[in-house]
Amino acid sequence: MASDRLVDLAAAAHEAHEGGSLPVSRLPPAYHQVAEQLQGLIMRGTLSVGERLPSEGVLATQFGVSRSTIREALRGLSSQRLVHTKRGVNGGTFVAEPSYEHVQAYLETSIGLLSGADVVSVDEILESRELFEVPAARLAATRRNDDQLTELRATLVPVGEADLTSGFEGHREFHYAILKASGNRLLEVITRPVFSVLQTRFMRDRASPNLYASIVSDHQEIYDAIAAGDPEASARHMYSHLERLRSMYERIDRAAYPETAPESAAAEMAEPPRPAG
Amino acid sequence: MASDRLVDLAAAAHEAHEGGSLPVSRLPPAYHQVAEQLQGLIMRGTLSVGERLPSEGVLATQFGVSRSTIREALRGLSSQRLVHTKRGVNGGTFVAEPSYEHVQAYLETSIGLLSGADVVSVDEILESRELFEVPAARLAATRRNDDQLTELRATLVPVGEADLTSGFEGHREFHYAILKASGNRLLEVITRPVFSVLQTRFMRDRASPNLYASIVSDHQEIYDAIAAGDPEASARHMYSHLERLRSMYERIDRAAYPETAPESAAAEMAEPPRPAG
DNA sequence: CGCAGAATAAAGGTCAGACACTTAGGGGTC
DNA sequence: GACCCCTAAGTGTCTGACCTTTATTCTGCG
Repeated sequence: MASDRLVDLAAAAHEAHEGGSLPVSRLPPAYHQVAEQLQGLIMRGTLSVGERLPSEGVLATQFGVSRSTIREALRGLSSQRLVHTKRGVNGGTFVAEPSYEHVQAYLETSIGLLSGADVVSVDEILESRELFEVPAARLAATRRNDDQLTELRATLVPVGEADLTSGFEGHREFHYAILKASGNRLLEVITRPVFSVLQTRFMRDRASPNLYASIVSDHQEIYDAIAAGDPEASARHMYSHLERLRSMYERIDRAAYPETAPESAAAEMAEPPRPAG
Repeated sequence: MASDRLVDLAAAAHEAHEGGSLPVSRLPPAYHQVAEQLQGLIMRGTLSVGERLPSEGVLATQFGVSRSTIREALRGLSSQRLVHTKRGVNGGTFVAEPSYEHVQAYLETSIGLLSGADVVSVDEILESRELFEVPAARLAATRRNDDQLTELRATLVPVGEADLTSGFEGHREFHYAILKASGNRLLEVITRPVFSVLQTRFMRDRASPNLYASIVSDHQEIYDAIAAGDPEASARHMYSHLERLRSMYERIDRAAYPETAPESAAAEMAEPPRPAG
């Protein structure tokens, strides 16, 4: 079958790698080497999406290591979502198809950690969010189709009904719907985690119901502009919405971490949408 | 010492998790459960950066599983860069400090895979790049310090000296330097992989030397605007530079994959920098 | 003849125990 | 005091066994 061409993955990974066999010492662990070689085969397309790798036992003999070593390598790859495994007959390890949710999930934890360790500041995250979401709104105004518009409308919580839960979720779904309607999946996949990190850092539990009332009316304005197909109005309203949120986040942040002086020259530079006309 | 508070990580991970012990079946593998629990402890900050986890043997008894299972869990965490491992006396597994390069590397491989599998289109990547780099240039114009300006100038390859190698590297370093000068590390960490994916997909080997000549003169214009501290001119020149590159990428792409009809309405919608004034 | 249920087997999941390798630090020799 | 060896803690690797899961195959009954 198709997999005959690859009876020996270890051999396939080794092409053009000869040379004196003096082991220079300080080699990385075997599981790491195996993982790297397999990752190379996947990235180079030698192993294609959905293809099944040889069983662990076979890989072990091919690479000349024990099955435990192979398994450790495979665990690494599978937690990077490069492969996934199935048990039972016809089970095995398969090259995973790259999916988008995975990237999002990883980005969310990473940005969360970077922010938690103050490798990136809240100012930078807030600024990035504006950088991403304002253009997204502009794109959505001209690209959204009717379904997306309906979806967007569905996230608008009627003023007065906005309690903490529905406000929180509505806010999230509204922004996600705009990203989706922007028609750029890469922008979407990158921006969602940025939004999400801010939400979990600030909103859940710390927001007040009347805050959501003001958010809801902002959303309504943005929605109207997108429904009207007016890119500049959409961008402008999204911009002021985000600016309002930004100052609110900063207030919350100062209250929670009063010691760290925010170097907030950042606020000035965000892209104000160019005047329509 | 400080780690006495956490003699038993398994216990720490289990708080508020009681209930009838009827095993409802279909549990995920043990290594996965262990990995999730440890990841939770790290994300929640119960285990702080740099802290050392108990040795594999101790973890095994704490979680009530074998050492191999613990090791497989740890391999997963370490390939997500949540922990890293040191051999020898005083070795062990430590909570890794979130680093930036890791996120970049992961994003680069992920976006590369997503693009290779056509989950995101080249159009979307090109558009995202403009969405990110045009604001970056605008920010750089007002935020760059003198060192960054010097660094930026160093990447300008004199016209005439631009061969394939120096052109390729100069191009990359120029754009990276602008991202750095933008002063937003999150924007930088996200945009670098986007740039990098495009570079490896199109440039290396496929570009011509006289292409780099035109790139170099674009760079010069952008540099001058940033040196002059003019944000709108910087954005405008970056925009036209990227537009030029975009049409070139699209030409290469059509030549390489003539079958796939590019739905290139995308080009219209990218943010043209607002007119200065 | 057909379908339900049992047996099969291939593959991953887990375990126990052993030994090798790495490396910081202690201790001994000159 | 400088150098080297030794020690010990911990990770890295191996072996080989057994368990669990699950698609398929076989069996037997209606």
